[in-house]
Amino acid sequence: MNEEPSSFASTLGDIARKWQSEWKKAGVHEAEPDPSKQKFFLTAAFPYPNSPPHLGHARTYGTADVYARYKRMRGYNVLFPLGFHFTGTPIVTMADDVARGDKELLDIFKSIYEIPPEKISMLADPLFMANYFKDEIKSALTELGISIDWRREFTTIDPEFSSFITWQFRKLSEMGFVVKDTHPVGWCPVHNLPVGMHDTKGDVEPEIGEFTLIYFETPMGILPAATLRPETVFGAVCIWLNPSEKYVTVEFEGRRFIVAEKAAQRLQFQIDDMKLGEKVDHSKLLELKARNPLTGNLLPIVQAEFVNPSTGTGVVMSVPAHAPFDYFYVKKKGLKINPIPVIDVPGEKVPLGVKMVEQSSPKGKDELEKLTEEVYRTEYHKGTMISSILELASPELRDELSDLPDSPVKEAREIVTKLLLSKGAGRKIFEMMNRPVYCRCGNETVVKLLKDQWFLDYGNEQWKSLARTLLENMRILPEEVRKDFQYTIEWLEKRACARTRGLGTPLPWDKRWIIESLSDSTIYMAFYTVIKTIRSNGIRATQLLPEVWDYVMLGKGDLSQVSSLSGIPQDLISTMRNEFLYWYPLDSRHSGKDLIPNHLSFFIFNHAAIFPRDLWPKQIAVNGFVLYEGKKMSKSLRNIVALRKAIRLYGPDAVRLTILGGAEIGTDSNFTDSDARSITDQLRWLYEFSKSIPSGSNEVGIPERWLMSKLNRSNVDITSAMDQLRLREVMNTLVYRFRYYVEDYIDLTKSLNREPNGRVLREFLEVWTKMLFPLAPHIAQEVWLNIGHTTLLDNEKWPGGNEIHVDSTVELSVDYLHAVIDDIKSILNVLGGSPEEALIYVADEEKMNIMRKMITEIKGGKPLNQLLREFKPRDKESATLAKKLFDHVSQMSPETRDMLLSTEFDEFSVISTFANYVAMKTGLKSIKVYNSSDLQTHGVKKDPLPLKPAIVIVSGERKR
RNA sequence: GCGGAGGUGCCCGAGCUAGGUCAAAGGGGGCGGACUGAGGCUCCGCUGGCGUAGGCCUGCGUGGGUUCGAGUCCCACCCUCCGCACCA
Repeated sequence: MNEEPSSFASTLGDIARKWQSEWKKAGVHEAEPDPSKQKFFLTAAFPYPNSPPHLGHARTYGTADVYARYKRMRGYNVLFPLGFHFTGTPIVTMADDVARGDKELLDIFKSIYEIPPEKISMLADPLFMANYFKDEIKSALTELGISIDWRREFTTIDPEFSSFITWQFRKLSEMGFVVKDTHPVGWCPVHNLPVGMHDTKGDVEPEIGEFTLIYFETPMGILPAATLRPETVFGAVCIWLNPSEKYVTVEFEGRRFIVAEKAAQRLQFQIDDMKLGEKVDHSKLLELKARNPLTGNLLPIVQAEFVNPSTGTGVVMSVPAHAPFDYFYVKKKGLKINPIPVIDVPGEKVPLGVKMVEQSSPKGKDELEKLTEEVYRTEYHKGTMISSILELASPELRDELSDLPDSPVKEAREIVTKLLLSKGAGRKIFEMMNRPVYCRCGNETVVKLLKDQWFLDYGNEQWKSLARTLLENMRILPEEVRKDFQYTIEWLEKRACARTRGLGTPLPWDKRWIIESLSDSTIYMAFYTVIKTIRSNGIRATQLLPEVWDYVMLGKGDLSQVSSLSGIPQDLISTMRNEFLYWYPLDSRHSGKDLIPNHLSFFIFNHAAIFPRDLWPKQIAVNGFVLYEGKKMSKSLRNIVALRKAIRLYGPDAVRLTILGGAEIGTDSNFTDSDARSITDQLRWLYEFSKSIPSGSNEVGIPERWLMSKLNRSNVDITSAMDQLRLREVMNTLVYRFRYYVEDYIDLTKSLNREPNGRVLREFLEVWTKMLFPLAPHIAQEVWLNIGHTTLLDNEKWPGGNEIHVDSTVELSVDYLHAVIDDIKSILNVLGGSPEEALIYVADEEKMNIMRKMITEIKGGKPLNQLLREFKPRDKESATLAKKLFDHVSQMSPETRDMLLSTEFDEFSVISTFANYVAMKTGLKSIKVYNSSDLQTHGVKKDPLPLKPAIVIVSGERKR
C-alpha cells in the first residue's frame, strides 16, 4: 500500500470532517419516537473490542449505514444504534498476552495498528484494552461517516445490561429452554479451567472424540479395551498390553479395572467416582484369559509395543482381520491365531486388515497408520456385517443382535454399542483426537466431563418450530443464504450457555457461571430502544427488576405495582414501554456471513422464544468479508489494513465505495489500492465538474432527452437495487456509468455545434448526488453544496424516477449511433490507408416492415424456429433475406424489438442529424448518408438491414 | 464425512433462476496515442487468433447430451473455497 494519501484523498478527508461536524451539530442521526412518521430500526452486530478496527469492519457497518441513509431519504424515522460486546474470554486472554510480552501480538499492535508505545503497555489490563479499542472503533466509524445514534451506546458489562440479560435468562429458564447436562470439554489440569481455541498454544481447537470401552473380564479385574470400532469385537482374538508401561487397578461402577497408569490419570477427569488402586504386575496377566463379553470366548493376553497409553486405556483388543496394526503384530510375533473376519466389503475376498498388510508390507508406524485409516474408512462406508455374524455371538445375546447380520457398519456400531452399555459390558469415554493440545501455560490439555453444565436447548422441538416459523416470515438478503439458516436451525442441539470465566453477566440462579458471549447477545437490539431513557433519567440498574423488563418488553404486570416495586416513576416506565413498542420489531439485522451458524441463528431462536409474533424481526442482511489485494486478511499474512489508516489514505467515501461497491452483498469484496485510486479519481472528476458545470444553451433536443431518459431509467434500476442492497450495481452505475452519460451528452451537443444545457446538467447532477449520498455521503453533500444547495441531503427525499422522461425512441437513436460507430470502427481496424469518409446506406422501409412483422410474431409467442420456416419459402433471394433478418432479429434485445415496434424510428434522419457525432467518434472527416436505392447508382454491392446500414469507407487517395 | 458456495478472457468480476441481446457488462492491469516543462494527473483507442470491409475460427473447469441455436438447460466427472458448537 502506498503510504501517502493522494492530494485529492486529503481534500476528501477535509470535506468529510466538515460534514461530519455539521451532522453532529444538526443531530441528524439521533432518532426519537415520532408517531407521525414510519420508523425503521436497524442494527449491525456490535463489535468485540479486542483489536482496533480494520477494513473488514467497514463492510457490515458500511452496508447498514448505506441502508440507514437510504431509508432516511425514503422518509423513514431511522434508528441505527451501536453498543460494544465485552463478554467473554478473548479480551482477557489477549490482555494476558500483552502482559506476557507476546512478541507477535505486540508487533501487530505496533506496526499494523500503529498503537502508540505508551498505550501498548497499558493494554495488559483487560478493561483498559476493551475501552481503548472501543474508542478506536467509535472514532473509525465516525470518520467513515457511519450514521449512528451514539446516545444509545452501551457495553455488555454495564449493570443495566446485566439486569436485562438476567431477565432474559429467567424467561428462557421458565420456558424450559435452559437445561442442565454433562459435557466434555478441553481442560487444563493446571489452571483447572476449560480451554477453547483462544486458550491453546497456536490457537488449536481441541477436538474431542468418543471411544467405546469394552469390558473383558479376567480373574484379576476387568480389562477395558478402548476402541473406535466396537462392532469388530466379534473378531477379537487377543488383548494387547504394552510391556513397557505401568498398569494399575482402578475402581469405578463398583468394579475393579486394570488400565495403564497414564490412562488412569486422564480418566479421572471423566469418571468422577473413580478410585486409584495399586500397581499391577502385568506379566502375571499374561497367564490369564480375558472373556469377550459378546462372544464369551476366552482370549489370550499378549504384549505389544505399539499400544499407546496416551490414548484410550492402554488396553487394546486385537482384531487382525480388520486392523492392520493387529494383523501386523500377530504375524510379527508368530502367534498361531487366525484372523476372524466379521465385516464384508463388496468385491473383497480377503479381510482388509490382512489384505492391506500382505499387499504393501508396511515398514513402520506411519505406514501402518495410513493403512489403518484406509481400512477404517472403506469398511465404514462400504462394509456390512457378515451374514453369519450371529454364530460368533454368545447364544443368549443372539435375539438382541438379530438385526446385525448384513447390516451396514454404521448401524452395526450403534447396535453393538447400545448392547454393551445396556449389559454393563462397556461405557463411553472421550479422548482428545488431535492430541497433544497444549494450554497457553504449556501443559497438555485433557478431556474433562463437566457436570452441571448449563445449556440452551436449541434441540427442543417446540423451540425449533418457533424458529422455523420466524425464519419463514423473514426477508433474507441475499436470499441464497436462507438455506444456511434452515440447515442451522435443524442442526442446532443443546449449546453450553455459560462459562466459568471471562467477562459478562452471572447466571442468575447459579452465580458460579458467567453467561457466555454468544448467549448474551441475542435480543440486545431491544435494549437500544430504552437505554437512553434509563441513563438520562438516572434509573439505577438495581431498580431494573425482572418485573420492570416484563412490563417494558412484554406489557406484563400492573404499571403502578411495577413502579412501586422498582421505585421508578410510572411515566418513565411508560415511556420505556412506548419507546420499545415504537421501535420494535427490528426491521433489519446486519452482520457478516460467518455469524449465520451461530449468532444470527441464536438471534432467531431467542426472539422466537421471548417475543410475541408481531415483534419478531423482519429481515436479516448478511455480507461477505473484505479481502485485501485478493487475500484474506490475517495476522499470519500480516496484511491486515487498519481502517483509520485506509480512511486517511483514501478518504472515507473512497473506502466506502471500494468496499461496499466492490461486490454484491453475499460475496467477498476485494479492496485493492488501484481500485480505491480509480474510484478516488472518479470522485475528483465529479467534484471538479460540479464546480463548473458547462452551460450556455437552453435547448432541449435529442441529447437532453437522451440524458434525462438515461437518468430516469437508471433511477428506477438503482432504486430497486438499493432495496435489495445490490450495492455493486449501484456503485458501477453511479461512479462510472453516469460520468460516461454526461460526457457523451456533451459530445452529442458539441456535434450539433452548440453548448450543453446547463439547467439539464444541473438537474442530472442533483438526482445523481442524491442517489450517491447513501454510499458516499461526504462527497455527495459537497457536490450538493457546489451546485447551489444549502440543505443537508439527510433531509432530502430520494428521487423518484419519472417515467415521462424515459424516451425509448431517443435511447434507440443513440444506441443506433453507437452501433454504427462500432461497425465503422471494426472496419477501420482492418483497413489500411488513410480513411477519410464513411458512406452510410440505410435499409429501405420494405425490409423494416418485414422485420416488424417478425417481431410482432415473436411477441405473439411464436417460436423462432417456426418463424424461420414460415418466412423462408418463395424464391432464393427472399429466403436469404429472411434468414438474415431472422438472425438479426434474434440478436436484438427485447427492448430494442419493442422500440422498433412502438416508434417511428427514422435511421436516415438520425444519422444525418448526428453525422458530426459519428465522424467525431470514429475520427473520420465526414459521414454521408444515403438511401439504399443509391447503392445501385453508386455501384456498391452491399445489402443493408434495418438498424444495420451498409457502410462504405472512402480513403483519401480513392476519394470520389 | 455432512452441509453450503463456486470454477468465465492477463487479473478481479457480472451474466448464468425465464437458452438466441455473448467474443461475453464493468473495473483493474497492459499496450499505443493525445495533452503537458514533466507526469505514477486527465482524455482517446486497442487488449483470444486470423483477416486490406463490419467477417471467419477458437472459446466461458472436463467429458457427454438436449436444441435450428448453450457460458446459460440435463447427466457424469475433476478441482477450489467456507461452516461443522461451547468460540468471538
